[in-house]
Amino acid sequence: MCSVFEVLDEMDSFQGDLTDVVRGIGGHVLSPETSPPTIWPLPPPLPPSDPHINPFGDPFVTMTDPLLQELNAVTNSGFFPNNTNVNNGFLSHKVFEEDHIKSQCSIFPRIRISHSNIIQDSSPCNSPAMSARVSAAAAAASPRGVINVDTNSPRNCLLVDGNTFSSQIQISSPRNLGLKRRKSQAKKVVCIPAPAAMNSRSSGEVVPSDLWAWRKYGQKPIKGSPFPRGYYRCSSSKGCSARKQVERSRTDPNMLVITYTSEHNHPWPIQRNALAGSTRSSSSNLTTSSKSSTTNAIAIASSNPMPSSATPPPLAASAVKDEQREEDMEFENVEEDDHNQIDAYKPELHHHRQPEDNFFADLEELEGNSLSMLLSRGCAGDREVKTTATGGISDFFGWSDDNNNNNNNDQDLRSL
DNA sequence: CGCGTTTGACCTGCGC
DNA sequence: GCGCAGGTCAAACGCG
Repeated sequence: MCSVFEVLDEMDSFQGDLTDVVRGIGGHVLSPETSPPTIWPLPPPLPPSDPHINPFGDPFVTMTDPLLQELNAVTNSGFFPNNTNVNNGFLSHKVFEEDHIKSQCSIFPRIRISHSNIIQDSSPCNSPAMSARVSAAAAAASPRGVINVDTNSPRNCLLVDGNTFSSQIQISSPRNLGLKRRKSQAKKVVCIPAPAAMNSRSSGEVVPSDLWAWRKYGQKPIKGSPFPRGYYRCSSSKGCSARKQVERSRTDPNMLVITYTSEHNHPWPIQRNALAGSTRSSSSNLTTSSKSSTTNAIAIASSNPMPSSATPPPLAASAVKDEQREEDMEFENVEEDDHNQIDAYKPELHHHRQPEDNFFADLEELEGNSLSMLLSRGCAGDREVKTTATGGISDFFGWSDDNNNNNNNDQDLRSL
């Protein structure tokens, strides 16, 4: 399976980022250059609509995560007995998140939360749904603002105010932020399970859909990888510089690595099909042949960088990573801004919903369904889990793995 | 006709 | 400076 490290390794732009990763121990997050260990509590929630929260459009900084809350409820209610294997290996989500290096969040100069998806592990830590969702929201989910790493746990479970997650908190030193990158560009990396081959393009590549319309402008074979990398740019709005790269993980072909670069200069498309005809195949047959990268499918809650005016939908993708411009990694500035950034990084909880986005309210509803999907399909060795949720994870990404899901999928679309 | 993908050529950053 | 590899461009073509 695709690990954080593997993903990072695949991304040239991240090289060297993990050289000084350490793990938090005993409730402390360790910085390799700080001894004794530095305690880095999560900052309190940000006030809503702060334009400085999210200059790179990181959807996760301000994201409300209803699914996580549901997960918390699920775990707290003992939904998964300790001996219940809810991991069938399908939902192998790896999540990692990286703070904005300088501009806003240097209180956590580099933080990644990864989740090991350990098949056959019965620990609730390894609920796939948990793995899927806890990452970006883990910090935000802690009302007390503290993430503890329980090193007594066999899995180094992450404790977020009593909820246990199979996680690793990995902090890389800001001292090594000046590592060379191919491009000095903000990036987000999403690692998601690849859809079934039946939905693949003729080229064999499969591209999950999100709310944005993407137009492919190139494809290149990547050295060392049997899979080509597709290059997409946003076609939702002319002049939008947002791009994404889609490739299969060379180490785990079942995983897709999507790298988002640059940012959208326009709001989220209100209508999914705002650009009519942007995707022929999907418009003609959304459910049976999701060949397209664009427009029609259910949002995966793209992690695209986006303008602060735009509110991201909730995240369904499984792994996210931010990258910041290398020139932003100058330490004087970082330290100078630290106290401001403490205030800047205030994960936002449910109390804030952008009123203009009824659309996202719908998406949250969808996310609720997605939880059920995760539980019923991804976790489904457990057949006791009944659900009326629509479709499965493939549908959620705009893929369809069987016709039975098609109607439900269409239903979701209509509801949007 | 408008939008998409495909694909070879070209450009550019990076390592040696 | 050179070569390699990744990223982008743009012409050609397909589809509805």
